[in-house]
Amino acid sequence: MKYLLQSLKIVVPDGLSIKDPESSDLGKKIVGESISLIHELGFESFTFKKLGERIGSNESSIYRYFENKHMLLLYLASWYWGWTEYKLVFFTNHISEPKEKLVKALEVLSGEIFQDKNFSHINEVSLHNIMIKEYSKSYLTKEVDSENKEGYFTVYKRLVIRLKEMIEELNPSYPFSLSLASTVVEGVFHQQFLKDHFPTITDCDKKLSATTFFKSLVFNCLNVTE
Amino acid sequence: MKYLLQSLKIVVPDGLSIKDPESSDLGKKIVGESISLIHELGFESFTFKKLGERIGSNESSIYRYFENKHMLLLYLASWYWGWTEYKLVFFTNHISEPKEKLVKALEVLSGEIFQDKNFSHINEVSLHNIMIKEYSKSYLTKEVDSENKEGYFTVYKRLVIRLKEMIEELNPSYPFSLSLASTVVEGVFHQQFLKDHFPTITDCDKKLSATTFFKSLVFNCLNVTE
DNA sequence: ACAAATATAATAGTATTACTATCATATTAG
DNA sequence: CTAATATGATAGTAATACTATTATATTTGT
Repeated sequence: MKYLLQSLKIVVPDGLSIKDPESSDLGKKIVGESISLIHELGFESFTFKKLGERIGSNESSIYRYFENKHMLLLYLASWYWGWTEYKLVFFTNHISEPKEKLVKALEVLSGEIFQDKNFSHINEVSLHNIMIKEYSKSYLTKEVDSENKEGYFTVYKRLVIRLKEMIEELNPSYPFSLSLASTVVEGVFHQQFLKDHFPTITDCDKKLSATTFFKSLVFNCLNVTE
Repeated sequence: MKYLLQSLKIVVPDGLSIKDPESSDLGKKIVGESISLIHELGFESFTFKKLGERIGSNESSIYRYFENKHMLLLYLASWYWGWTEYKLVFFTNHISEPKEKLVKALEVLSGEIFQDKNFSHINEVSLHNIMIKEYSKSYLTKEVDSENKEGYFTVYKRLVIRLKEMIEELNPSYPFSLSLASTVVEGVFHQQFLKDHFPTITDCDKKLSATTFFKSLVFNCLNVTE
């Protein structure tokens, strides 16, 4: 994306970080480098100690920003969904025709990811890659209900609901708009994962994109010709 | 399910366990009680030490059956998919009409789970519950490609392919049968999770089942009236 | 410019985890 | 009835996931 908006900040729910990482250089380095280190090691092997070594800083300093690595993952995920929501609104807001709007929405959600110059400390391409592999670990926990009450998943849920509204606008009589929306948002990650690791159980590859599949899926469900 | 088949054994890929847990009482206790303990504590907090205490046995004895808890999870998952595949074949094999066959398949995959008396040491209802929360953790790892090469996910992939074949039979010209099948298998777990934890982003609840949603989804995609 | 507040770094310490190794004892099989 | 095998008990290790304390920078307000 072009550098259009000078001072833009993705707002994440309160409580995910002890101290706002965007308020300091160290904070930005923690967030920026955690993405590349989680990508390298996988979330299980990623530790604050290793991150400290990587950024030439101390483990204890990182603990002043995030309670633990789970909270950091929740933060990264909320940032990602906030960023995706912003793209969704940015690229669909001007479109009034419901079908065209939904097409664009599905393209934003399932299309290729590009570096966004508005947020230079975050590599969105890497972040997207770790979301595919790690996002579900952020909610498949024993604490999901209490953390949901704290509002840690609001951005994600809001995005699903935005998609649901676009679905509803196109076909108000379709009775499963919420489930379709949540299936698409989650299914996009899943198909992208399968493409890279279990290619024998997906049709998505270089030729046939996830976008094509999900457009077809959604419009079939809504009885709208593509 | 009724106790129909006396000596039935779900076959899981070789290498998941060091020693076949079905070959001894201790092994069966490890598998049976691990399901209830993972359900209680969540996979992250579950340890072999705690399992040992629970079954009145020693940590070191459990290590003689499974290399670590990840391998145990892979074992449980393969068992679950093997059992699901067996139900799928059992309940659809006699049906020759493609649409009726696919309806039954979707009902088996997304319908309520009942205790299966053929396998008394395993509580399938609990196992299904831990699969919803923990299954994706078994493949969202750094080691997924090497473990896939070892064949640890064959049962899962085979089930998806079976569903794909039923989809194909009903509409051979549908170009995304594999992706649709994998989306359904994964989406079923996801919708069931949302129902319990994020009810605001799913339509599935007591009144409206996941089965209804996925039947509608699949038949819409295949242009078949329900 | 300087004191006070704040941020970061360095070090140490703890309970738990995820094992491995060894040896003892119980059970089963030939 | 001996030998093999399965299980149990205990100990030990490196790493993890922190907490606490103290020291040293850096920033801020006056």
